[in-house]
Amino acid sequence: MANQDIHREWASRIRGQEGSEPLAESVVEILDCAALCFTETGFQGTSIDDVARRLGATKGRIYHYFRSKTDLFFEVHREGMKRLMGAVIEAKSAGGTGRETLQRMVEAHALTMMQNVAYEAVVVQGVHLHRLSATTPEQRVILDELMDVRHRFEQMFVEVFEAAQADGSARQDADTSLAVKGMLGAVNWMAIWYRPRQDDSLETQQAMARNLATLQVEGIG
Amino acid sequence: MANQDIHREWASRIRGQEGSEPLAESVVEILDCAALCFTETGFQGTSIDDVARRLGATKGRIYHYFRSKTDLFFEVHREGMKRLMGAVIEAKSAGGTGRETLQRMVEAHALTMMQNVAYEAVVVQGVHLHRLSATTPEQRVILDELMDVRHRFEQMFVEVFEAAQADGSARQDADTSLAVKGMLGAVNWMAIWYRPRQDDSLETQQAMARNLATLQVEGIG
DNA sequence: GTCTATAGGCTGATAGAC
DNA sequence: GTCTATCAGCCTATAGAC
Repeated sequence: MANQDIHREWASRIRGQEGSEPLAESVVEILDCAALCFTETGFQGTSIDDVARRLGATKGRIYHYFRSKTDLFFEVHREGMKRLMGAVIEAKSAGGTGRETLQRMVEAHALTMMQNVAYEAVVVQGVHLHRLSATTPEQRVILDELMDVRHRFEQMFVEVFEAAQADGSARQDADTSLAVKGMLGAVNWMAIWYRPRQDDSLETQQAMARNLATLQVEGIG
Repeated sequence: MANQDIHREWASRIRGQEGSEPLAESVVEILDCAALCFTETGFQGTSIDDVARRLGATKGRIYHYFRSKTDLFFEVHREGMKRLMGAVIEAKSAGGTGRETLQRMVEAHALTMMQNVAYEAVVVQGVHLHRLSATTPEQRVILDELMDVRHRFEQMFVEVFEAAQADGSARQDADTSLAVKGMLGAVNWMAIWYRPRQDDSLETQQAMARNLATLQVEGIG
């Protein structure tokens, strides 16, 4: 079962244990097309036939790998979160003052958003996951898990912010939760306006990520 | 025709000319219910029957006032933008340095988001308006108009930012467009996480808006 | 102005051939 | 593993009674 493989891989990745088998090529192809469709027309606006058409196939292929449209959406979301988590965890582990670490995390977050717009736009949509009215018990388990990762993702930023307050590199009077929601909002919003251009080199993207992160951490003054 | 009335009122409001007739009570009732439904379950996820049920009526009533579901969505979006525009234009007109003005605008934006979550969540969804594949020529006109307001809204912030750079109250090296997209993202994101609570007094909301605006303008250091 | 009834189209999911 | 065929349900929009 493809779902379970992905689940296992992702779960171990979060725990910091690498070394799970990569996704099968056929699954990745489907996920890529699904991510694009969901990004362009939303969950309810995308039909399985749309995804199949983009894939150059029919829905038989998709239903062979995914039990339902909801499951498909979940897997795209999961993959998007995996990439975000991986990038931010790495940025967090490099050391420096709390504020420096926070800036690196925001920058990594922003760069990952740009390099995976389709997947991350689905993650942003997924904020409204309750909308999907996940009904089956299995889906509810996956849903709870996804919400949990979202929460832990945000919490990582809060912790580092508090560390920054403790080491004197961030203002003491700030509401850390609100500040983090603001920063993450500024970055997540990229999923809505940013679309890669032909002339977007890696350097361009890195520069944008750095600029945005600096503005969020240092302000405009 | 209700649509046209609303259109006229809104258009004159944007031009700064008040004094158009207020919306009919029956229309407001429908818009309120529609805003809640669209916010909770999205455009495609909301059926006209859902809105009617919330309204305590049947869809006959809704189709009497709105030609289509898309038109209904447009009107909610329009009303949401009207409220945002009104608040930010007022904040912009008060004077002070560019940076002070900008902070007041962000604060007003944030407060309006909190006080009209349902409408503003629809506005945020509307960023993907092309998804609705507005087909009729009339709808395309409305769509173009809405996109235009969005653009002018953002442009107001860019102008004030540049004024702040000119009067020395903002850093010269900042990419104004990116900075504004960041700030607006931080505030727009409220539509996703903020939901009013019982104990949310006006003072509480104002304090949150002020905190968020300060963090966005001054940074965390 | 609001309701009921219904037409007509699309979509998620399944069954079974190859 | 992939495709074709198909069903059953839901949803937009309209027509016409009251």
